[in-house]
Amino acid sequence: MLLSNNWNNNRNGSGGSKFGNGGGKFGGNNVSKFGGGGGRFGGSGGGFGGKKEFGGGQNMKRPNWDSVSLQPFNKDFYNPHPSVLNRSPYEVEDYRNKHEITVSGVEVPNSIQHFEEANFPDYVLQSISGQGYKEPTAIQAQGWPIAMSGKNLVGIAQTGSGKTLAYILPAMVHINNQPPIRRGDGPIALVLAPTRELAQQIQQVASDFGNTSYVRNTCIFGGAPKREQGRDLERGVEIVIATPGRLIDFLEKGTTNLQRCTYLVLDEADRMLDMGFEPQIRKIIDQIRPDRQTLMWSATWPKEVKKLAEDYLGDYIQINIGSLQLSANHNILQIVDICQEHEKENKLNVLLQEIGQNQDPGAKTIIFVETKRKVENITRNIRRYGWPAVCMHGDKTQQERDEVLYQFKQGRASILVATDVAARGLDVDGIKYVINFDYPNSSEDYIHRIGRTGRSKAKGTSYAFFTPSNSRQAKDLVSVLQEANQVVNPQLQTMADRCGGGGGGWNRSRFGNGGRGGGGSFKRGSNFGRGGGGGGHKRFNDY
DNA sequence: AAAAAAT
Repeated sequence: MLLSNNWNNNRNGSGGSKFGNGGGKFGGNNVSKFGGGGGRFGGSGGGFGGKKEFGGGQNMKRPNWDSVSLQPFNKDFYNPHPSVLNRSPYEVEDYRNKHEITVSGVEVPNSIQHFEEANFPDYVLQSISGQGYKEPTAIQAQGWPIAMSGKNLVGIAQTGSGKTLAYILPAMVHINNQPPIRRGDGPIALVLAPTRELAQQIQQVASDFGNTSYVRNTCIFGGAPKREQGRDLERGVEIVIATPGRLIDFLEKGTTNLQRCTYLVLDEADRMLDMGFEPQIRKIIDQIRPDRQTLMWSATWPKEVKKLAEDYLGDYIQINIGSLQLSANHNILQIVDICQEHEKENKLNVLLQEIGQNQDPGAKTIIFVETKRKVENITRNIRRYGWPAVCMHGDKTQQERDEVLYQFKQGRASILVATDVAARGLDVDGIKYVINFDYPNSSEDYIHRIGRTGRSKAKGTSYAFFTPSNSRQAKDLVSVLQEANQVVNPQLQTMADRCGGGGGGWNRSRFGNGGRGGGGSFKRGSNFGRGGGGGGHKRFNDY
């Protein structure tokens, strides 16, 4: 056994009040403390009802948690390793600085620096080393001790930063500390994600680590037959990973319920809000017992996300990896070509040829296009020129989407043409080039798109065709380029100067700052401001 | 105006 058991003293030392009565168990009676109508949780009550299709909620009443007889929920699995507890504040500070970790909140546990310190049980550690992971990433180093303490957590971090593992492994530990699932029980852990592909990626990670822990999972999403998903739910699973719509469907039908759910993860919360999922998310969370642990992840920290955190997380610890300023991966060479709309097609052909000539055979390319229809057209055109292209967008059946992604991953087709459905979270190895055939609607989207390349320390190149109709975005783009130490196309600079005025509202207005619950203000890296040029921080992968 | 997400 790796785990020593003298943690009990330490825990008492930091005040038993943290966990309520000091006893680990939260029985049904304790729950009422949190529940009740006007409590701190679920304050926004019937916050749904906006959208017709999903709204209503007639079929799904919010449980009265006082009257629901809940299975006990064991929060008493906090097991911090003495070496972490005894680590000097300076060492912790130093580690956080080096990894650009900023934290806010009350009683933030020290970060770990090695897997062994996380105090995961042996079976989890074994699967970690079995998968070939060496060192925890920044988000894991700081996220694990917090998640393992049972506290609520807000993590501002990107996909590819290792955040999936940061919440899945503690989920395993959490689950294994709960009474087993019984007949008719819903899942203990629920992960909500914005897109079907992302949900499936998360499920893959959960399966990789779940097998050794005897933790079952299922992935619930639309576009696929219901039968199998429903069967999984009825049979009983510990983890459900879901996109909101289909899950609500199952909840309304009573196929599953969330009365056993004590570990909730909201992944890419900003994205889910962008996509208008807020009513659905609220509807789902209102089905989950208030004494749960909640972990919310977001790439950005706009006020909508902050509001969600305030409504549903109560007290939480916030961690932020890298600067709060949105910045592109510095491993990517960014090239911006100013042109007219009608020139694009020809330019694409030339570009593909250039790429084709000097690239290694395994290299992959993603081409981002504005609309589904244009995706189809462009794919047809470049295929006519002999390029091995496949395409993906939201009108394709899920089966087609899965198949296309598989072909692209396998390298059977090295070019993927896609709408923004593929802009975020898509984790495919070997993408060398990203071509923004149509410039996206925001710098945020741009950064996410080009982030499909240059993952885990690899180099990548991005191209963007930038037309006069995009000129409103010129200024923002220039700051992104400057921040990443890129050469700025003089024509782009001219456009940015001409379209001065307000310039790039998103990044000022959309980022609040963290800090909550009397724990001092959010500590910022030295590069926090909108400084151009100098920044040495890497947002996406300094791991 | 477009994209994503339940049927």
